[in-house]
Amino acid sequence: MRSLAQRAGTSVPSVYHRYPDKQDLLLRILDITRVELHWRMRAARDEGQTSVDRVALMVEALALYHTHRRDLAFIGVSEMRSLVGANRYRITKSRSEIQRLLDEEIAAAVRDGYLATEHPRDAGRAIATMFTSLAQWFRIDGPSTPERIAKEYADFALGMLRHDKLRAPY
Amino acid sequence: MRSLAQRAGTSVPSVYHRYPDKQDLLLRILDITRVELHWRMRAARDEGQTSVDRVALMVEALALYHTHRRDLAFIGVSEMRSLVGANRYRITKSRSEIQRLLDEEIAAAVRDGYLATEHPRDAGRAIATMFTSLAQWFRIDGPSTPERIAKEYADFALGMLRHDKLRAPY
Amino acid sequence: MRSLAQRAGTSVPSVYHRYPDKQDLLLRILDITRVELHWRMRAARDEGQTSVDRVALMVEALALYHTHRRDLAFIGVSEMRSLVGANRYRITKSRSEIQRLLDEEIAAAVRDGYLATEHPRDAGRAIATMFTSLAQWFRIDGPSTPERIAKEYADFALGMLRHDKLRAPY
Amino acid sequence: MRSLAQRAGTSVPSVYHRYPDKQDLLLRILDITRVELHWRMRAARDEGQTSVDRVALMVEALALYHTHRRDLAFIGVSEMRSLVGANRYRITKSRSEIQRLLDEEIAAAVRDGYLATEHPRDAGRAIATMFTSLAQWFRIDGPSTPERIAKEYADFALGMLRHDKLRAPY
DNA sequence: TATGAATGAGCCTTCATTCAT
DNA sequence: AATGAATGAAGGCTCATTCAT
Repeated sequence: MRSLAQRAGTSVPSVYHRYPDKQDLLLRILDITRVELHWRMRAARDEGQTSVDRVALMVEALALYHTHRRDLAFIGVSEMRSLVGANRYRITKSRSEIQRLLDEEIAAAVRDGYLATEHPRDAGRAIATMFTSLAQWFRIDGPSTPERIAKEYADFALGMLRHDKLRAPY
Repeated sequence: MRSLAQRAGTSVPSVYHRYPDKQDLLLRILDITRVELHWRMRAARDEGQTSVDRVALMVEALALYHTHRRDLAFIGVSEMRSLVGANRYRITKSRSEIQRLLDEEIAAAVRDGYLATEHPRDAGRAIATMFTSLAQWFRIDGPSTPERIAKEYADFALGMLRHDKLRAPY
Repeated sequence: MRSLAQRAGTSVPSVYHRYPDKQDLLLRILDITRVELHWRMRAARDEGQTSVDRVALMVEALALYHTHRRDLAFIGVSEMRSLVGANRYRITKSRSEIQRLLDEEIAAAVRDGYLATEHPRDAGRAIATMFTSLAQWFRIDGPSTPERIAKEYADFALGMLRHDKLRAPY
Repeated sequence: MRSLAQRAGTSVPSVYHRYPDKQDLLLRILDITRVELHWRMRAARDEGQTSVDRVALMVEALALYHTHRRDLAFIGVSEMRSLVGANRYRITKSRSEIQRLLDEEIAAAVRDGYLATEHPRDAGRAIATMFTSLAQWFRIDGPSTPERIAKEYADFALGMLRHDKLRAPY
């Protein structure tokens, strides 16, 4: 709290003037970013014409979130352990919700014949996970852009989800 | 350190008798698991007949490591931030090394025509990342086995790496 | 100060607008009750016909004060320690004054032959002290009344002060 | 805690090495003195030949406690408010117990005809209260001794409890 | 006059580490 | 080798008080 206050150019009691305690402060940060991510995910889904389209757009939304909101996304991943009790449950539930949004569309795309995978649930989790390292290596002023990364990751995800007869044995 | 000593059934000074400080203790833990992972990765690589085979086996090795050594792998992911200075550098270098082993084989497989991806580096990172959530949901006494998970993830990885003309447009 | 302001239905700075600081606020509270007690004690004394009568009436006044002004009397006892320097001296002097008023009349009653005690000073202090627990157990809406309590305590005090030859040995 | 540690010639963490927290430290202090007072009270009671004798001896015990253990007795009176929850209940119960020991013997002495008072309960409370100021004015190196004070207070108490026909009207 | 915001000082507590036996 | 005791440094939080509007 001390260093946080200093970084914010204020005093510790001033921080406490606005937030009851450290836990709540963290919760608010995570809540804000969660709300944004939910919003982005739903918007992505609603924008897609077909189920596979929706999967791709949602994956792109995840990538855009992890690159544009790099710092907050990182906090979301690394500091979630610090939440306790109801707060932890709340954020955990939010994560499950995001996962569910993705899984539902993957299932639909499989049903519709766009995708073929024998383990859609595990694949869904692997996909939702692969962004977490983005926060560590992606730089907004680096060689690539969030949009390009988003396209790449969408390709990665769709590739993962096409386990079919066309694939040559290895 | 107190709870750690208690869990180990000894006293705090006894821990200090064997390890100079907490940082070193963590470093040793991470080192041990790193050494094992390196060993597994090289063994996997050396076992493969073709480059694509080697990629698949290395991915399997990563999955086996994250499931069989679940706790240690989790510590490796979550506590690495606590390392400072040279210690951090050492572990970071080790991670890069693992990444390099994987990337090299992916590149070879692309060169050999087994795989086709426009962004092998990013794909390599995405692949190396997707295991990290395994520590959270995989249970050794759950419905699946490390070996089955390993096969699945190998499929996921190879799927990601075949971005080719065969793929239907979406 | 925060909770005090809230209870008073105003803001903290508003309290500071009227009182320079917490110490002064407490001092005023104690002063007000002290003034009232002084007034009650003198009125009681002036009302008595004989010296022993005056002692009884003063004891009644103390009892009435501790029951009717229960909260303030309790603050007077429990918060006096918080005063420092001149403020503390002032309140201490006020207590001594009350004690002196009582002691003088006790001495007179002894001189006049109404009372007989070998240790009038100590008895005076014991009498002035025995009310302090009233604030803890007396309830204005309880079974007894301040007036009844006052009569009882006057009896207690006079009993204490008649250590004489009439008393059977125990 | 800081000043306490300093007065004890040690550091704050050393205090925490022996006591879990401030509340517990206070509880122990009060407990120790409470146990001693209980012991003194029971010993006093068991030593008396008659009921009135027992009352006198118990009052003496209270006086000796408040003079010999002046500091601890003062803490007992002034810091009890700081206890919370079960701790507070425990000490409150202990005080009630002391009061009960005294009240029982007063009732017996009244029953046996040694004493006569119309309000034995209130008198019992007044008696138990009158010692509290001793901690403030009594000095072990002063003109009087704990034993002399004890005799005086026993006289005071017995005087309070003989409200009878012998008493001249005031 | 009144008040939301700000803050220096301090409080209780914990932690990694060391000392002494 | 092993451990009870000790401690400097820091951490979260609160409080009386003041500033700025």
